[in-house]
Amino acid sequence: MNVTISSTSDKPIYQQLHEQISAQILGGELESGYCLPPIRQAALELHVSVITVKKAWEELERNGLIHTVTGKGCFVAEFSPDEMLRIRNEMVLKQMEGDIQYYKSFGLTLDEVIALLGKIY
Amino acid sequence: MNVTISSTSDKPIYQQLHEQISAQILGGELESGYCLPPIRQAALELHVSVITVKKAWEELERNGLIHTVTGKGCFVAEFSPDEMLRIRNEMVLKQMEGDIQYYKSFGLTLDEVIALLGKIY
Amino acid sequence: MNVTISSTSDKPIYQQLHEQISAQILGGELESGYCLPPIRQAALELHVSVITVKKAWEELERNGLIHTVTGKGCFVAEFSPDEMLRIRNEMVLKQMEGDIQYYKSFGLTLDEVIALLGKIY
Amino acid sequence: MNVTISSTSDKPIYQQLHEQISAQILGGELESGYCLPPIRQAALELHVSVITVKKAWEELERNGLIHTVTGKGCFVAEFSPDEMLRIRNEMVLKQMEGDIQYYKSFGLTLDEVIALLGKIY
DNA sequence: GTGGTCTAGACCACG
DNA sequence: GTGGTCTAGACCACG
Repeated sequence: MNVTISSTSDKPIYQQLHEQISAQILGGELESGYCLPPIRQAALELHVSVITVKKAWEELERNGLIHTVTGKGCFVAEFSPDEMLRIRNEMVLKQMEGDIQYYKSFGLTLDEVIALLGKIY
Repeated sequence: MNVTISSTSDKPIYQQLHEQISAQILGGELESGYCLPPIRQAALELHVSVITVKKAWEELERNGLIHTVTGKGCFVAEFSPDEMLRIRNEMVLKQMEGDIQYYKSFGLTLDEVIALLGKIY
Repeated sequence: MNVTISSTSDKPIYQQLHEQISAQILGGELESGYCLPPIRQAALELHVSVITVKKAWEELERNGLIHTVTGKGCFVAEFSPDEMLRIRNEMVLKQMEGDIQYYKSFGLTLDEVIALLGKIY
Repeated sequence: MNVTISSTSDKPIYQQLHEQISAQILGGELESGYCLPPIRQAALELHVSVITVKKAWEELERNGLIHTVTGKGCFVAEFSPDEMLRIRNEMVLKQMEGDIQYYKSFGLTLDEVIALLGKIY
């Protein structure tokens, strides 16, 4: 578990957790079959409530990224590299739609956005 | 006042208001010196609370986009086209930093981001 | 709110709540735009925790049956009779798949199932 | 022992075991007098806990499908084809009552249920 | 006043 | 020991 919780962020903790674990799974850092730490242990380590961890894990399961076995633990799901890429792009595109809406409201063209991105990526 | 409030959006109303007016000022739709409607009138028109409008106007003032003259009203600030562009890019870059952090957490390269943007912009 | 919670049932409370409200919406008992009682009030009435109600409402929202407006309340979503029928059948079919699996494991044919259903429906 | 355990299913393992053996007995696959494997051997074969197998066997005994002879083993009970059919229908009807309650809560008529069943059986 | 989030602690089923 | 559910109570943002 290599996760950082920011209490100053305006994002809820469970969402921070979900995003970071998602990224680690879809980025290949966590392999298929890997067993996440027990939710109670994760809660202790991260100094958050069990329920908060549970909420993050539930969202991971809804997205098909992990697979919970009661009494055993939570395991990273099995998928092919292609599937992984597809799911990753799906998640990123969903976020990107909102980002684009913001840029467009300021009248930015695609070229202007790309130019700005290039400066700070 | 040409503003659309979405109650289904997860963005708070005051932020929707702020973003749209910001975009209109920085996009040249609202000219320097233009007098925004009184908050009570705006609240009535948009069917939102006076507090909500006030919050949005305050944020506009903090960003230097309007200036309030007590007893007179709220006026769009004066700035040169260059200044306008600078402020716009400043606001967009601030948002973009967060967006990029998200993309990077998934291991996306700049080229991948540009490719995805091109698909849906 | 016309809901019955069974504490003897093996179904979790939040699921009982979700199923009953779903059925009421998709059965036309609760009209589009209807405002559900505040979650805290519902919790009091039903003698359950606020979080339990919240969990049920969240699932309703995920399924597109209600629409939450922070600070206002939770409203039954708008959909045409056709849409309502489609969503209803979708939910029922999902449940039915599991039921059928059970019947088939006992070697029952469709005709036998229909015969048994006819006796006790 | 021809049994498949799914760890992804939300059904507890002992119930999966119970259902599958029940179905095999009532479907005639396992004949009267057949001796089920010792629980320790079954547990090994299926990679599940001894407790889990015991729980399933107990449930089978409660339903009169097997009888345990201490020191000898667990044997499939003797019953006539008629009895077998009666027990099977009893078990199926018990399950079906719950299913019907669900369908009815959505306002489905018997004809609608039959129509949906026909589509996916 | 409304929903959103979080906590600490509890009891349960499964294995 | 693992996850699943639930509670009572708290503080916050939005309006």
